[in-house]
Amino acid sequence: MSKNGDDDPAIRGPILDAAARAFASRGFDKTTIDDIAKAVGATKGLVYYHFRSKFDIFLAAYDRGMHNAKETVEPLAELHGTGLERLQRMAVGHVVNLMELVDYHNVVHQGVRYQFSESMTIYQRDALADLNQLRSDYELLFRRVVEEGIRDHSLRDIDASLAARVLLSSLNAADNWYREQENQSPEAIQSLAEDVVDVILRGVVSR
Amino acid sequence: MSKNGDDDPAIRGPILDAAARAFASRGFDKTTIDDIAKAVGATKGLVYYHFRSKFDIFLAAYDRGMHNAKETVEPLAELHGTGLERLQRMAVGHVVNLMELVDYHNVVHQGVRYQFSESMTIYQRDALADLNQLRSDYELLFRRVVEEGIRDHSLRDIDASLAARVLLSSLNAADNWYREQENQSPEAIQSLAEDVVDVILRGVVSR
DNA sequence: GTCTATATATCGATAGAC
DNA sequence: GTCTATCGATATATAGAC
Repeated sequence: MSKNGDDDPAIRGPILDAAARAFASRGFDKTTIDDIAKAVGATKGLVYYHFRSKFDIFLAAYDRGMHNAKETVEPLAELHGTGLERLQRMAVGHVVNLMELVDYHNVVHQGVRYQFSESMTIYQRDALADLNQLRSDYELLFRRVVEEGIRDHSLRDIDASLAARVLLSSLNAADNWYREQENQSPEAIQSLAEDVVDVILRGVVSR
Repeated sequence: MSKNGDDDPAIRGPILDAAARAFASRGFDKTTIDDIAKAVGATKGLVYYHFRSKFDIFLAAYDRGMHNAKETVEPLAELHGTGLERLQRMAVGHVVNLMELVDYHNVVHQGVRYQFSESMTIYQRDALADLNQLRSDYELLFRRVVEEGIRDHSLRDIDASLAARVLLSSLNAADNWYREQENQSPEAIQSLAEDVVDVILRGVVSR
């Protein structure tokens, strides 16, 4: 995927950040390599020295967003407690992670919908397939915990597959309305995430 | 917006359907005019005779999706019953409408995120602004009913603005996982929509 | 009305200077 | 390593034949 596997992350990092931000706000297709280069105060040449192609940059951002979410949430699925308690921790972790890395999560979102095409190299096809698989496993994680919650009666007896699908897509919808605020403290993010998860898990109906 | 305001909808209709379908599956940027033309068994010439530009087709699809949703849901907001009862009817109506016109709703979704640019004509800018305004009003409709539901205690005492935002974006997320099935009966759609709304309004937590 | 050229612009990617 | 210059492919939009 990368042109220089042993390359300096000190330069690849900023390029990736700029690219993720541009992809998130303008979309992959409307983002030009010149946009990305300009955002890091350089020209095309720099970008193409560190990445093979525009799509490779996209894949690198998808990869970073996906692994970050996985590493945050996976441990939370294994902890103690009822299905509800674990689901709640996972959901909050997911939303916090999403808000901290909105741009990267937005790229993940685009990546899932990205269609395979003839113009992709074998390595790009494989990388995209691997990332989509990672993403599938991630969704499965939530469904398994939903099923356990139904079994231990901490969750209602509803269709687990439908519930998991609605749940995760509802959480992800946050990347459509959440916009990074300046000086947003980790505490503020945590608090907002908890409120969102509360609305989604408990619903809006009074009891 | 249209090249021929008094034009035959018998030909504009199929072009618009094909375009919405293509926009929804490949995205606006990756869709070419040739794709659209091919989908209706014709060539570019036909498309450009009936629409001024690719973006005008997009706006026409956005317009149709938006007005359709508005006409379906607006009356439901005015009916009798508690806030919850009305919100429920609105939500089901919205999701049914979304499932019946997934492609057009997907275009609406893209339209909201579409950025104004220099290359747009004045008419295009105005049309996009108007549609975005319509979309804002539509969201406001849901928030108003949520507020009424909180006042009459049919809904929990939560932050109305956050709840409305989470609610509507959760409903809309359906267009990411819902794929049209062949021979999907209106009854099946209605039933699926009710299940989705139930999960979102009542949550997954057992009581 | 619909089609077949074709003009024009944009952008991803590469080559080569420094 | 980073920049400038440029090639080549793609796709919007138009002009003109039928």
